[in-house]
Amino acid sequence: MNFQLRKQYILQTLEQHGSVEVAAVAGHLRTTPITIRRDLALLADQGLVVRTHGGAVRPNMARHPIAFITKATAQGPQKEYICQLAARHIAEGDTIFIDCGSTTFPLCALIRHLKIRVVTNSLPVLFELAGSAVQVVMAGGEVDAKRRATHGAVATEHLRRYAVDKAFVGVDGVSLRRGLSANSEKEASIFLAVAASAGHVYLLCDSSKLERDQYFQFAPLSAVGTLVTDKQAPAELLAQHRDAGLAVLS
Amino acid sequence: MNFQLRKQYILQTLEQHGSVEVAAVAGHLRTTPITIRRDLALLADQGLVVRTHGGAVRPNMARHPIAFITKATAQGPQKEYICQLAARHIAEGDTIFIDCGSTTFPLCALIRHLKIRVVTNSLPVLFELAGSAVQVVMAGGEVDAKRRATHGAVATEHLRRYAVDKAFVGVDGVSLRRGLSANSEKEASIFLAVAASAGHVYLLCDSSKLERDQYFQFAPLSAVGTLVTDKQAPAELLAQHRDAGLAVLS
DNA sequence: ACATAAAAGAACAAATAAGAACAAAAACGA
DNA sequence: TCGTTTTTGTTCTTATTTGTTCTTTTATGT
Repeated sequence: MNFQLRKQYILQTLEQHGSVEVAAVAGHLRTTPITIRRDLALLADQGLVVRTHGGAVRPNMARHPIAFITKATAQGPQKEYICQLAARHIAEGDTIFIDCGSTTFPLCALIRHLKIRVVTNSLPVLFELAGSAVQVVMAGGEVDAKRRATHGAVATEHLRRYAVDKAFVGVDGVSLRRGLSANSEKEASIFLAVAASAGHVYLLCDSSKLERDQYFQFAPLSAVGTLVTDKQAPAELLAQHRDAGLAVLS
Repeated sequence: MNFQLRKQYILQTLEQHGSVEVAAVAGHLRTTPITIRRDLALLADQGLVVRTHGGAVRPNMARHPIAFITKATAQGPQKEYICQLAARHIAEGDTIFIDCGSTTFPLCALIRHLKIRVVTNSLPVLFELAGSAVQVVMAGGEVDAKRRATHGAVATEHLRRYAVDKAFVGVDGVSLRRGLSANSEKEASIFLAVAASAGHVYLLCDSSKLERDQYFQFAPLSAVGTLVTDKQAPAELLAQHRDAGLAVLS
């Protein structure tokens, strides 16, 4: 019976009943009160529980993770797959950029344990990676609550100053002829700031976005180093991307 | 019995039970604990398991969201009171700075509905106010997971560029003779950056911190415009602060 | 407000596990 | 087959966790 398992039990009980008692937990887990108290102290340090005399209660403040979970999209599994491909290109010691958006977000789970530095403007990424092995650098600037990211002049200027080894970005649309496009100028300016000084740009893009233009076109295809997409992407199209000079993973 | 087979067994057991123990696996596979520990170390490197003492657990079991709530401290009610006093000085249209720390955090709940701009380096403040009526500006920079805030050269430089109307800051210690002090240079440099261009500095400080010096002294009392504290503060001491030129709320 | 019982905390001791360094065994290629 | 490389085991040291004892703090009833 180690700490992780006790923690599981405590948090689970807390979730169900709203409170736990030291003596009850100690009895149930066949250990002593001091051990449980130490556990609760640790969990309280992380804000996961609030100590009371004789036990602990659930933090009444709304748990914010709920607000920041990725919306389950139709392309959920594809995005996970794409991120798995991309994650293989991340090595210990790297400094990488992770874009905001649902396509790049699953990367977080795959790199939590790596000793790398992650630069991001995404609030969910920040939240997911804060407290992990990863050193997070947040781009400062105005917070766009809808996109859950920082944007604006300060953010782009801030990002321009970081020369990341690898940038993992998403877009709203890509096409061979018109390059990268987005629904918002904000996204575009973030991309341009990052891409300018990134060693290599990985475009994470599920197949539904291929050959689909959005209204704001902001960069040629050549700004991208590697296109990472899923198995549904037509082989012929991928070959054309390779001809255009991109590396392609799928 | 090679590594691949042990790995299969370990991951399978992990999938079924959520956790494994070194001794149990070693016994079952007729090998020694050190071998299993080496296996687990390898698997942990790949993020497939999370080590515990005596075994390992599934990664998703160990992963816990960092709850961005303030830990309930002994001075909880005092801090709420202090923030209520401070909130009366915030008017629609203001641009204010909110410091990281448990003293200033309760301010968020009191200003959610106001049309103001909040500049902050605090992650809890960011998450509390994201999506509210408030326009949030986050200071960019390295994320300090322990303090749940951004810090560092970039953050201070970023903050220096905002001229906020009012800055609401906390400190670890204040005294008449030695001024403001902190436990960390990080906190200090944030204060100095903000205070330099703030219209008015409100120091939120519960009475337990009055006349208590911390090791790093970083600013004179005159850097503060208004001291906001609680009812427990000795009247005589507050009078002395007034003599020193500060406005005092309690 | 005071007394009392329960719980928390500090300090120390014991048990258990992890890690380092080196030796032995097995696998592999020439 | 021999030498080399990789894997596994042994021994010893170090670190972590847990439990015990005692003191201090906190909650609750009178």
